[in-house]
Amino acid sequence: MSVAISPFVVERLSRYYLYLTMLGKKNGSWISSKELSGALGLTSSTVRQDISHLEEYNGISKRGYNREELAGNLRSFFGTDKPCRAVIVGAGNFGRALLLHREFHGQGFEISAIFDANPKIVKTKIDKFQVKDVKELENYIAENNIEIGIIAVPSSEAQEVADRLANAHIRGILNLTTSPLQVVEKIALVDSRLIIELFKLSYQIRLDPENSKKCDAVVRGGNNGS
Amino acid sequence: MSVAISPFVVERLSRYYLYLTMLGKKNGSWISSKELSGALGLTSSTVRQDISHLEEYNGISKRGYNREELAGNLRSFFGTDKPCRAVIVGAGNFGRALLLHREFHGQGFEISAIFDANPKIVKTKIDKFQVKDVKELENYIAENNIEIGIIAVPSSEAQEVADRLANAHIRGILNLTTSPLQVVEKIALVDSRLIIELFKLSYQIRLDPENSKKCDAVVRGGNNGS
DNA sequence: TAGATTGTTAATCGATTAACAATC
DNA sequence: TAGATTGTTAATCGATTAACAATC
Repeated sequence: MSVAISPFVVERLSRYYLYLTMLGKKNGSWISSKELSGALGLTSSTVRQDISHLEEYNGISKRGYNREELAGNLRSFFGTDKPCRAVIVGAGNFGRALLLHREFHGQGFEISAIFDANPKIVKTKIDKFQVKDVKELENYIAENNIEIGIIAVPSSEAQEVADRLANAHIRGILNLTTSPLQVVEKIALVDSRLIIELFKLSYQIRLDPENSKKCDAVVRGGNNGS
Repeated sequence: MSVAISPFVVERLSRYYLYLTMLGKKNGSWISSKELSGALGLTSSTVRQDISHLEEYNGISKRGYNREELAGNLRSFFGTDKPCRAVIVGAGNFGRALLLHREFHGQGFEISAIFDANPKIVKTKIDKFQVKDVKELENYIAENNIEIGIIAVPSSEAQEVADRLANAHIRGILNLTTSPLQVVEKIALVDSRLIIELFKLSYQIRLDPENSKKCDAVVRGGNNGS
């Protein structure tokens, strides 16, 4: 336990988990490191070594890993076997979209409230949620045992919201704005960076002349587009 | 030109660019590698080496980099000095949110249409856009010189949409679904992975006991939460 | 001028991969 | 049994950092 695992490994473990989720119950109940690596564009060696970072793992020669068991071990690893409560700050387009997105809930993330600063938006309803005033943020977090704050306000207000979340002793922040945030070390922080993915795409597209020479019909696993 | 640059470097270069954008015209017109690295939680060495990958760069001893010039060089590097046309497939919550999000447009990405398969949604209006039938996708891409396709449909339909985009010779795909995609090598692919960021957060939060021992008030730059 | 900061080379660090004994 | 696949060690590869001469 707790020799910090590299973020690269954590990211790939998430992908394995999502892939297993997607497979559902189709096509048998076992999966080998070779199948997983093939589907995700990795080497089987990487897959086996990543999985060996889990506290429990239990591959079987000639069969591979039991899919349900592996999925369960991954859930414990991420802590998503127990529900994790989150709030969204910012009821603009992104905030609303996240709130209405059912998939997060299915993966153990409970969005329990949405906040906004705009008096015209506060108290309006989105689905079954009533938008709360951001003034209530600190109290709400303390009283409802909220672990994660999702920042979906305009970039210019992101740091201020981060500071408020920090004061309220939030444990983790998901930053959806393009603004880089400063937070105390003990708060976990990840950035979502849609615009960064677009920059990467734009760069890769311009590189293409090289690539298209190489090959036309080779299929690549759905990874982060290396 | 075109010794492929590592995705790590490309990602950091995006961050530099966004940071410069955020600074705007405040606080002088020069920035040193030390300032940039401090703001983003990196070493100045990394910053200088990353910048040296640009075709043009022009740091000056004792002053650093001219902010406007550096931003311009980064734009040429990413190709976002010329507008890049994109379409969104899927007019659900995420698709709509992206369409309405002004920031992408400001960065050179023109969303020129949104598509959906649901006859109840097709032809409805979102802002000034009329949702188009996904049947028109291939024609539209060919006729309007679309370079990027953004997939915002339910995960189960993601691969099918990717295949159609590929047939229409799209150059790049941004995948917003949790489904890993298979595409021919010459199409650039990046995944957005909001749910993966949530898994990372959840993992980090559970690690916290260790971290909180270490330090309480150390401020960290807003990077990807290593 | 003296000192700060670049650009770049070489060293270090860590992530990925190869290899293989164990085992089902 | 023979062959496939794991778990793990050691080798390789590549990303990051340190160091420093050049220079403004």
